[in-house]
Amino acid sequence: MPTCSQHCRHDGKPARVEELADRLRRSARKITGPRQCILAVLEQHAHPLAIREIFDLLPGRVCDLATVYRSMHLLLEHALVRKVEFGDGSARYELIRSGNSHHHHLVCTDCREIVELDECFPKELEDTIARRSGFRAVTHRLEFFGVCPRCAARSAAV
Amino acid sequence: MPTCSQHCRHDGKPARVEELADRLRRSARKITGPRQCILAVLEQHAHPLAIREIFDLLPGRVCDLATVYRSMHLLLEHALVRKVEFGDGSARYELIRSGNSHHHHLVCTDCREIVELDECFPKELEDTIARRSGFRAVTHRLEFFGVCPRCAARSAAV
DNA sequence: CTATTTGCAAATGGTTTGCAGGATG
DNA sequence: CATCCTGCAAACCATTTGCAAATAG
Repeated sequence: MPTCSQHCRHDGKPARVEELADRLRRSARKITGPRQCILAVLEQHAHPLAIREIFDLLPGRVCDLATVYRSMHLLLEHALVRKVEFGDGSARYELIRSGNSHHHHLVCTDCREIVELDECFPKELEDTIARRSGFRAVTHRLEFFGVCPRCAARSAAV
Repeated sequence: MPTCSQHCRHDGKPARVEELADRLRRSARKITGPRQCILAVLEQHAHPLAIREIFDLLPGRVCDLATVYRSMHLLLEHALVRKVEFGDGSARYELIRSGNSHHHHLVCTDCREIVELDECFPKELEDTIARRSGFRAVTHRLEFFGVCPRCAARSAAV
């Protein structure tokens, strides 16, 4: 079974791999090659990636597609990744980096380019919604869509 | 082929059916029984419905499931319905009623109850996002999730 | 050693589609 | 009667799962 170090060149410390190792050890789960590789791929990409993209970015034939799916569930359970959906049929996952709190995305409906945003739905408004509705533990899912400058220029030129 | 009036009891005027008829006539498409029935089902329900739910709510054996899918595409193209996704694997559709502008939903993660909300993402903030990113035609997809009072009470009682 | 993981292939569930027959304008 | 629509069954695609073999601790 190929291991991460066998395939991946880590520029710096694979910080999240240590984090994962810690959490896994505590729950009697194992630190395997595929899991480390997947985490490494996520570390190298700032934007959310689809399972298929992660799989294609894995070096060599590290593991099966099913293993990527299973690993993402594991990472999700252990709160190491966040899942986002842009309504195009496949879920995307991004690493939760330290200090990388809750944020949203702006997606180009044409070329699918993704821009990270700082702006968020106002906390006070969310509190108001919770109060009025009586719902507990209210969270939100918010994504923006539009046409990026490049695609706008291209379609204007036609 | 069963028609709408054969099966559906309309309380008032099927306002949207007229709207649909107009738009269809203009594009040389046909006003069929299944389409009228589907629209009638949507009129009778305030909340977004999944394709399967719409199908099950249709009176008798009006049409095939595939026809419901095809009809929803048609209604979507003609801007008579809005599509929303709550991340549970199936898209939902709701009728765009006159004066029923853009709005969002609060979904109970436990029982899936849906509450319509008036609160929306501040227009100014969206404008700021568009300006800073240079994106055109910026829109957003926003949904809230939480635990409804009933489910909260039930889980507290356990 | 033993429980957890993995590959493989098959199953699943929502959605789409090809095609021949049926209905609408 | 030409065109659009529908039923049916098969295809699709993302995702999940059963099971026996492989592996981490």
